Amino acid sequence: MLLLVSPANGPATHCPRNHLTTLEPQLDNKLMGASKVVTRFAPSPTGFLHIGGARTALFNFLFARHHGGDFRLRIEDTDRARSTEPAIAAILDGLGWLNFDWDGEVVYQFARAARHADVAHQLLANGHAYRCYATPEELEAMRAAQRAAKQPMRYDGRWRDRSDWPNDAPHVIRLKAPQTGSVTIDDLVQGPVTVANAELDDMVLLRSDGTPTYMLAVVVDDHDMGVTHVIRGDDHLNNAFRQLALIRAMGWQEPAYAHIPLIHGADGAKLSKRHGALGVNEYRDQLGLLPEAVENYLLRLGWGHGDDEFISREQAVEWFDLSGVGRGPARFDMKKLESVNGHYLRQADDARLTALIAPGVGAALGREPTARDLDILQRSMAELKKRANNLNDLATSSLFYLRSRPIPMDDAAAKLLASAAPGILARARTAFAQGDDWSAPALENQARALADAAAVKLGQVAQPLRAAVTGAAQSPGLFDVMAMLGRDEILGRIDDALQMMEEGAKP
RNA sequence: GGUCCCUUCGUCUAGCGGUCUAGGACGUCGCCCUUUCACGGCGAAAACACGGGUUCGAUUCCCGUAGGGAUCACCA
Repeated sequence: MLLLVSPANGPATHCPRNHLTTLEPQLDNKLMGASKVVTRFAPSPTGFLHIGGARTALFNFLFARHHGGDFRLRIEDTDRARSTEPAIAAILDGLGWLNFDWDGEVVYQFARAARHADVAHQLLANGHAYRCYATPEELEAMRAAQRAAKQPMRYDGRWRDRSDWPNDAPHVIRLKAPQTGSVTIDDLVQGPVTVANAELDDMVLLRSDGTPTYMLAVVVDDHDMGVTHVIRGDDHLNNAFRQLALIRAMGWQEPAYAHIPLIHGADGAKLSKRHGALGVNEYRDQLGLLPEAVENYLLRLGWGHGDDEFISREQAVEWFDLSGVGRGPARFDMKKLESVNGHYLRQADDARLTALIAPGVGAALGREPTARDLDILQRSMAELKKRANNLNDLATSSLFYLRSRPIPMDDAAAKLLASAAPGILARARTAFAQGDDWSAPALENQARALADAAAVKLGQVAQPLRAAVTGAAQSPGLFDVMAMLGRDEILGRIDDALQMMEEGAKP
């Protein structure tokens, strides 16, 4: 039995579900009689967790939960030059934000290099692998020749059957893969896919410096972790055939495969920075999206359950299956994501939203929001959240409540004031100042009475007032806002507007 | 280029031989609600890539074509 090691000085392993021990999964399965489903998400920390990776993680997570199995996390950090600590931290952070809780400890692939090399040597010993002394230059020349002859570029097996090994010369270890026949993978998403063995060459298992290649590491780790279902991007579909050859050479249990289509940009091309290939952290920090919205959108991208659009985590766990995953690449649509986010925003708890926008509001205000500010925000949230599709807009739209007088006035509001019926604002001010009931219905009645007296529509009174009170031409219900902010503040803001108009009228 | 995969409204999808004059959602447009903007409600335009088969009958099955994608490292 071997241990899955985490580097002692690695990043803090955020481990929400580590109540599960790291008992050898194979043993677990035997004890249970049947094979318990085990999936894994295996990002390489060479960049941040992007949206495609998040979806792969979601599918693995959902599939495992649906079957009551384990969802494991493995960091593929064997590329020492490109793997970074910040990237690892961002991946764990992103997964945590999305609430994709994994089981057991995080497996760091690099830490298992000795185990990988061991497998390569076992293969060497039992004749399923061989030493190849071809130099990189030699291989490059080989490919150049193949290219020139319009032949497929493949390793030609020149060391496959040799044993006249030069002493101490650098060499790699290659898998001695079958050369005839074919392999069929019954992919859970793509269906049966067959490739002739003649199309596959002998892949490198161990580099000349003794380090394992990705192909070796993945297969060994998946096996050791007891992974039963490999769910990953379909850019790995071709790899699956060579990995299967390795699995068979070792006589290991073959996992089921599910290769899910990649996500494309709005223009149908591969997702790039241009159109949404942001790290999931940026979806949170810059776009102001809610994790449940991102999850729901990702789930519906390439998968459907009848006409259902909004699917809760619980329903997703109950309904998710691989056969429902579409086989063509789906395009990323920011508009729809925003719309889904708007839906979840309206569902979200007011206190939660208040807490989420507080930092942004504070930054815009240039001061720490006070308890009173937060109280106003929370009580206004029900109205505010109907008008926003993301947290940024939500924060911005709430600012007018909290700004100190005189509040800034946008162009549309200024225009509203300039074109208001002469004296209407002053008359409204007088009426409000005289009233003794500062409730929304009472304020509205006063405004209506005023409009009737002036023989104008309510809008003629309400719009200039709205400009004075909110500094904008659109806002939540005017009288609710007035009631919320109180008599002194409102009369003060009207006075500010009156003064501004007076100054504007002077030459 | 070789190999492999994919193809329903602009986009995400429902459809798994007849229920399709093809349904839902986003987006777009119109109307309603209304103190503004939203929310909400109602409605409209909008798709089975093309060509052959199979079948009594194809959006659904098969084969081509076109288009798109993935992959061909001592990278993961």
